[in-house]
Amino acid sequence: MPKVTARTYSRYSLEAITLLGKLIRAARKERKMTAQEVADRAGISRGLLQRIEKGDPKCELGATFEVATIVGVKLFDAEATTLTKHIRQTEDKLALLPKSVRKKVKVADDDF
Amino acid sequence: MPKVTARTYSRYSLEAITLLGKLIRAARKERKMTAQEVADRAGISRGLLQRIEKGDPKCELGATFEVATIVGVKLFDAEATTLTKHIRQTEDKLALLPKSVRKKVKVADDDF
DNA sequence: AAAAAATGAGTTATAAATAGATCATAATGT
DNA sequence: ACATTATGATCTATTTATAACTCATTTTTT
Repeated sequence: MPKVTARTYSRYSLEAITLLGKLIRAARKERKMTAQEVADRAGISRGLLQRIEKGDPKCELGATFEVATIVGVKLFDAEATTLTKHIRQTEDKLALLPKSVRKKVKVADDDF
Repeated sequence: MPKVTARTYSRYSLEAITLLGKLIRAARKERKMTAQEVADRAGISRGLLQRIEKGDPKCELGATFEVATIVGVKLFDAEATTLTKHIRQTEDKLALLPKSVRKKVKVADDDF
């Protein structure tokens, strides 16, 4: 017996994935693109595209985002350049926490 | 020779994935959760969480969304119930196209 | 109405991701 | 300063997704 671990997903996650798949499919149809066309442009098989549109959680994150991009579904409704800014901002935000988020600050250590 | 196909990703896709990873990491830090904690709750290995936060495109879509949900990063900033509505709406929208989206409409078909 | 194209579904071989170790280093707590 | 815990990185066995078929059905085109 192979040992089936079976992964579980929260309702929200599954719904989000399902919605993403449906949005992709709707966008593809609107642009009158065939499944094969999109699959080719994304560099994936038609079968995988089917699973992505169906909302299968076990797909590559990259393949899914790539397809979404191709048919015009923006995950963060922003240009790539804008995304870069967001990334930087997030990095900065992240840089503030690391050095111990001090549960109980006593005095002003050495900041500023 | 194994035959390396190597998948390619658009700049936007990669940036979106990177941003998502950083948002997840920032959210996890803010909530003072350890990588192991989040990994356990998501039912994945710590190593996979590392890759997700790093923005590796070759991760399971489901695992990534699950982690995002756990640390509080909403992909569609909406409740699960709201998502269901969106899904229905998208389905309806999709139901309109299927039957041939008529490339060259001659007369007013049946829209409003 | 017939022909052509697209889709949905299922199968299999193969490539790849994942879990689960281990270890070094860094961060945190006491 | 020391002990503890978290993290980053790398390795291997195994599970798993993926590409590439095939075929039935549906949709579209002519």
